[in-house]
Amino acid sequence: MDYRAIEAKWQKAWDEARVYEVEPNEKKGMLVTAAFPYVNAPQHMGHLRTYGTADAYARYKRMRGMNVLYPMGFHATGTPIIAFSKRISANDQELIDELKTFYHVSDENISKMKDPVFIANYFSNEVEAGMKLAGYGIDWRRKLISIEPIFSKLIEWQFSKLKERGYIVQGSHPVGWCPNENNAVGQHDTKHDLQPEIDTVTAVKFREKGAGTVFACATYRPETIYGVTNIFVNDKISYVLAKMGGESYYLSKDAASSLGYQFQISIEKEISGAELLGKSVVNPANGEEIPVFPGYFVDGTIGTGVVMSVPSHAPFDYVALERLRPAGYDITTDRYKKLIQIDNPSDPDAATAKIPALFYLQKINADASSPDDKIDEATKLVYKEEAHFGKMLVGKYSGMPEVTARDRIRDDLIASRDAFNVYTISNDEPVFCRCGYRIVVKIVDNQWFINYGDPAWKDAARQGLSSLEVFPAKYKSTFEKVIEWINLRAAEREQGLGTRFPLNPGHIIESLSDSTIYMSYYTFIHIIRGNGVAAEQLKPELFDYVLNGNGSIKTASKATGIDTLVIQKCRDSFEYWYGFSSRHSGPDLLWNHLTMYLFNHVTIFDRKFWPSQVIMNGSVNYEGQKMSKSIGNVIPLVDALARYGADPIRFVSVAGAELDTDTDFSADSCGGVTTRVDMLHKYIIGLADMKSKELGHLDYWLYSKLHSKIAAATQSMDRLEIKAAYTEIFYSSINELKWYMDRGGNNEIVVREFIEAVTLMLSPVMPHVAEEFWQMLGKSGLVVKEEWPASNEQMINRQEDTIESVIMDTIADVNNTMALTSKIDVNKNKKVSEVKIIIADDWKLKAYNALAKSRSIGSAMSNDFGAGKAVVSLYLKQFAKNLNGMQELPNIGSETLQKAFVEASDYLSTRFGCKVVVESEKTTKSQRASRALPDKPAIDLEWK
RNA sequence: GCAGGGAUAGCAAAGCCUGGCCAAAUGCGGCGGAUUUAGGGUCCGUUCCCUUAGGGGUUCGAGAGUUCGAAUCUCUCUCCCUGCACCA
Repeated sequence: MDYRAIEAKWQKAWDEARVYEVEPNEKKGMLVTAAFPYVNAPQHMGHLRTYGTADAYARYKRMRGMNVLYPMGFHATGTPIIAFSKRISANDQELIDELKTFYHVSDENISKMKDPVFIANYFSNEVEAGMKLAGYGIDWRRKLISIEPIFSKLIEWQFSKLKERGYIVQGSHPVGWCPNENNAVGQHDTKHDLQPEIDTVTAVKFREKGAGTVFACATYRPETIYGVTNIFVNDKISYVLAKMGGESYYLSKDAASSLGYQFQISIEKEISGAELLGKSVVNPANGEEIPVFPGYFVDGTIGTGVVMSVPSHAPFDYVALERLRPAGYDITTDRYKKLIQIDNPSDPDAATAKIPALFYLQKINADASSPDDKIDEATKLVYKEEAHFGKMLVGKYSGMPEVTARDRIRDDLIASRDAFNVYTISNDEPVFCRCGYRIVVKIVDNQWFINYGDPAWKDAARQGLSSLEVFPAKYKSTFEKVIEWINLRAAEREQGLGTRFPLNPGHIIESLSDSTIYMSYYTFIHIIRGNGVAAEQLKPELFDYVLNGNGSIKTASKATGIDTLVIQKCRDSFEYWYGFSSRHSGPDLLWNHLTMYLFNHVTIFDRKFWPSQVIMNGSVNYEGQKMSKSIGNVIPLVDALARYGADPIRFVSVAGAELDTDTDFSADSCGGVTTRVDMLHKYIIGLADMKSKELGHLDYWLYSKLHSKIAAATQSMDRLEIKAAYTEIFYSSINELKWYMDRGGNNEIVVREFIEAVTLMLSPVMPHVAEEFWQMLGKSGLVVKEEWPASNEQMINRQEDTIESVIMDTIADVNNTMALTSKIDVNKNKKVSEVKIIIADDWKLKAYNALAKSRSIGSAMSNDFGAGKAVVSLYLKQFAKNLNGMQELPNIGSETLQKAFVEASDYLSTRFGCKVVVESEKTTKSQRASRALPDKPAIDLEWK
């Protein structure tokens, strides 16, 4: 099969027939959308999953009688493309090499990529071309890109609606920040793509005895303040005296500069850490006076550069004090206060430990001389155990679980102005911007948010969810959780491509917030373009009318200068398509995009236009591994298409695994598909040598398989169980056809009908191959325009199924028996010369079914089966072990079964390589005849 | 830490909701054989253990329970994965 040739051929045929350019008609409309791709790279195999699944589903629904629209757009807003262009401008060799060798981008185009808009256009064209090569049934007239002016008009309208409803609010919040480039940084802005994690720590104020200058100790565990024996500064680094919020602080020099992004700080003078030693400070919790000691482990770049020492519960503090003891910094261990009681059922010793820090150090065989990572391990262990099992022993919240007390004590300290919160980057390792500077936390003031925490809005979202079909269904509960959890979300950004934020035109609308209702645009954007409407004409009145039915056509027309007929067409189109919409994406987008999509829809649109379905699919692995640049196994889609052919790739990535699991793409899995396509191809060619004739058992069997297959596949497809559907449609069909032919089946009309139905069902996933087959089958139209086959229940014949499976089982039994008996000494040097197959008498079936029904040998025996009581009783006894497991068998008479075996005897004879004789239990002379069961003929082998 | 998902034969994966037709689909891989037989491809058989007539034994992360009967239901434990935001 020359995939490239048939792909080109049928893609051209589809284009010419404009089969995917759809308009409203008398059928029910359905809009299938997939999250539009971000165009900072060409697409790779991984993209295929979502777009391929959406395409297959769209094609399936079309065949099921719906008028389906599958449009596509491109996402280019936000910062990654900007970052990309900066790297090109900076002549980043790594990126340039990747583009050249991997994606085959020309030097000329690379040089143009200093311009971010060029990047967006270049890659959106690439992606579009790839999607066309993959054969997606997309209505390209409706293509949009999120940085074009008419897109912005919709987004501006959307934000005006959110503002009207009071969902746009202002506040301050912390962000990861590069002090060099002066902007917020996310994961893709950092070295090694680390996500800067922001955490809050409590800075507790220990005031210097006499002077009142503050040592602010940053801590995750304010509840341990009752056990502070001293505080630590690093005597090897620089500190400053600084004014902050009306008080004077000693802070490490580094901390003072990074905290400057969170607080107003003015530095008064620089001093060395050593100068701070010997001072004494007051513990705000209990008024105790404690000394300032040198702490070798204090990192000036973390927190405030000052830490409090709780040797009883913090292994680092314990170790530091042990090490300081010889230098004369001596605090006797009887002053170490145990603050938290641990009652860990699996470790009773923890409860009696006097100094938990020491206890856990010893538990992992560490002591004061151990390396830092060992002490770190002990620290984590203490934290974990105390959080799990700890109860407070001292202070106001004595008796309370440690974690609860922690929050109360922190709140109390803050209320009494003895502490304040500090944000910190909490990653295990320092996070650096791509420019090389270390990331700090900045508090951004007057930041605009979308308030997804609004209770009324959340309620509406819950209602939206209740009428939403979620596939796979298990994600519905996740969806509920996310609705609960989602809260304020920044709506604007300083940098990036996109739509200007109306309330602060110097900023850009945050790039996930501008992609929550754009799907509605697909329903009419081609009408706007087709009528030469300019972006400036897209006034709110237009969207009010088209999307909400508010106002009137006249006012909309007057405000925009657009013809009333055009506006009406837009409104009609929107109403037609948006009544049933299906959204495809990955489950990772549940936590942001999909939930924001739901929230925005329920507040902006009328209920009948709320989302109908959300479908989430897993990703694509390559040869068992996650695709990633670092492994170097990301395959550009265009390369893969050329190598394996579009349909095999589509099949593997879309139908190779169930929706919620990752598919594994490999040369082997593709090869498996292509060899089977070739087999089907051969069978179609073979039709020419067949003739139609009267139907026999085997023909009815194949029909039965076909119709139960159609029923099963249809049900699976309706549930988006694509793998299950295509295992039936593709793999099983081929096995059945093969079996049918091997068994001597050659009835043309049966095979033809079978293959026709299979071809139809194959077309959503392998549309090119299906078209080719359809043509070979002598059909004139396009298969994409055909209907999905219907299952005729009357053709599902359990009798024929059972007869055939009895034959299959018998073959396995004979093989097995031959193998076993060949080991018998008497059979050495002999061969099986004849296989006798003995069909059970009719009474055995009746007796079996009577027993299966009554589950009691006694009551079954009360019937007269026309055989001697003793014989019947002996026969039924063999089932006694498993009475409850018995299932009634279909009513197949001995004669019918015998006839089927006789018809099969030529085939059986070639399988076994010897003569095959079929006899009935009544007339045979075989000693083994009594072993015959209704669904298991007796076997008698003759060795010669 | 918080929240969610998972553990099935060499690997991947279905089955679990609705217990019995489950030694457990399917696909890869392995092994043996065939094909005028280098390899590859294709085809046939086999792939938990035992078995001198189609049989038996032990399995579905571990343990306990419910039931005539558990991969499937309940409880406990162990281990793994994902997400935790302003970022596409």
